[in-house]
Amino acid sequence: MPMHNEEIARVFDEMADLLEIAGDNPFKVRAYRNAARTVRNLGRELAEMVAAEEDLTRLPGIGRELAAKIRELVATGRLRALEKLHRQVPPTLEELLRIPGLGPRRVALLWRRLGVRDLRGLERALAAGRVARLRGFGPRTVEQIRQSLRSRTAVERRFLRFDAARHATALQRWLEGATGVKEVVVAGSFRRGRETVGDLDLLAVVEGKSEVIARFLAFDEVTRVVSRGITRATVFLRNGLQVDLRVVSPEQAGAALVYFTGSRAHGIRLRRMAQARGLKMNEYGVFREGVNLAGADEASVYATLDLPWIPPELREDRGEIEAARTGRLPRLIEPADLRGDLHCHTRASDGHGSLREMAEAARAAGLEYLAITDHSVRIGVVHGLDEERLVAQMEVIDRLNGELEGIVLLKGMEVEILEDGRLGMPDEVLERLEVVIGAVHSHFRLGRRQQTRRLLRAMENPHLHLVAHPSARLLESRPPIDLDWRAFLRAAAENRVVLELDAQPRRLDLDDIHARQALDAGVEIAIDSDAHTVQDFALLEEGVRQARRGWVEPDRVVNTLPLESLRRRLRGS
DNA sequence: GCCGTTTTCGGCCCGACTGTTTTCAGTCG
Repeated sequence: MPMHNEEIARVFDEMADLLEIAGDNPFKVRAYRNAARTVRNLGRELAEMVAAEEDLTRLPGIGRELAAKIRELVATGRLRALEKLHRQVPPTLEELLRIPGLGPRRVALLWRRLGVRDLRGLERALAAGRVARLRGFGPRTVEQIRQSLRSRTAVERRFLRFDAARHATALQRWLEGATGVKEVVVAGSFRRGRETVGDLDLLAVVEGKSEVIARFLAFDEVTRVVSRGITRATVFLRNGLQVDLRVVSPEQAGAALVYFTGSRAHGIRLRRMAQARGLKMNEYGVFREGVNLAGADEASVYATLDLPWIPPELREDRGEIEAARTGRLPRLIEPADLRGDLHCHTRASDGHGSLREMAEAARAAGLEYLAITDHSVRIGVVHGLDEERLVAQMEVIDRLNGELEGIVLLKGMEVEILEDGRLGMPDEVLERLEVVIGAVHSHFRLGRRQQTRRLLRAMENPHLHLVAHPSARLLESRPPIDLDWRAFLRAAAENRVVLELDAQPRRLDLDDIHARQALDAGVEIAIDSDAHTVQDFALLEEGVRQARRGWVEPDRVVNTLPLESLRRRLRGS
């Protein structure tokens, strides 16, 4: 069982946590965390790089020692240094760090002085009143720990960006009603367009005095105030979403926006660059010997480092700073670049609109063409179309195309990719369609070899144009299928199969990293709504955002093509 | 443990808020 990057990153994070509790050199701890981040963001599998005997020390934050540890992990699946650490520090202490208010110093104290090793031990120590007697544990801290244990806020929870957006908008509107507020911006991972967010970071740009913090605390969804200050406050909303508000003045707004948009790794890189130039960069501006050089807008902040403005979706320290420095930032795709949508459903299968309703909604959304791709009849999908119903639908589409203006419907189908890689519809039928999408809706848990073989075989079918939502994951509920992505992408490129980026908020599949890998492998992408209702075409924007995170440029997206070019492209494959 | 347009040694991003202190450590983002 080969070791994946995520597991290696987790090992490094665990090393960092335990070293920190053990009181080891804080910079060594940071080195492990940096390495974990590098590994997580890496576009390629370390196991493959090790197999190819590539020089791992060329990766940022990976030196001789950590390169050796990566090789050890890949080769043996174990890390002796971690096992040795486990003999000194109980590994279960890691779970205590997840509790808000407990950091490495306090966890170390609980462990060394009270023998607390895990959550249960902590509960017992609390009940016995032993925690309150420790130095540094006052009544407020003890109460906070008790509450965290009770409400299980210790468990990290992420929210779909799409769901958080509703709260973000409501809060923005509410805060903009406070005196002196010029603008309220949502920063953080939300602004970077991540598919899920852990919290919301709001930035209020305020002129003069303002009651914006008080108004924030009075928002009617607020159930708990964690902290409140002059420039900053943190609350929890009823649904468990944490929201941070920062108050900044207009001349600081750009610096604050850079700072609070992150990512952390991106910000650290910027501040290090600033430092190397004798500058100091923080959320208030960029300074040389106390003199403010920039800060009112983001572009001025980047300019002090001789960098162009970098789109938020790229700010993950995945090469965007190097690209900016050398003038190689991508021209990222925008919603207006999309001319059509190649994936939607009607009442004929599991959708909710008629053919005409879907067509008119797509036209209203600014699209020029729309492929109708109802499900084929097979396992797992309700109301799939059989051959007969499909042929009937094709006739209706022909007739509708004669009546509709400003939108063209394409005849298509979302066909099941069966367990063995065959498609769930005979070739004679598929060859009459303009858009054939293959999709996995069953047998999600096949082993990597079998799953990869299944998709490779499906892509060898000459009638297949696209593979829909390739990983088949559902965010926060179903893990991605186990796939050899390298082989999968190579086969997609060879067979000229387009990979879909499905814009449904729960899917967003391809994800950002795989979208970028697909481009690198020479594979084209389609950004589709997978609409099931007339409202769903608005979701294309979510798909575009994810594509931007994957560095996708419009000329690599087939549904930016004019209709006739698209038809030629699909016939040619 | 990493890293180097000044460095192979001596640095390592930066500030707010809280609680427990009596001048600041710990935590968080």
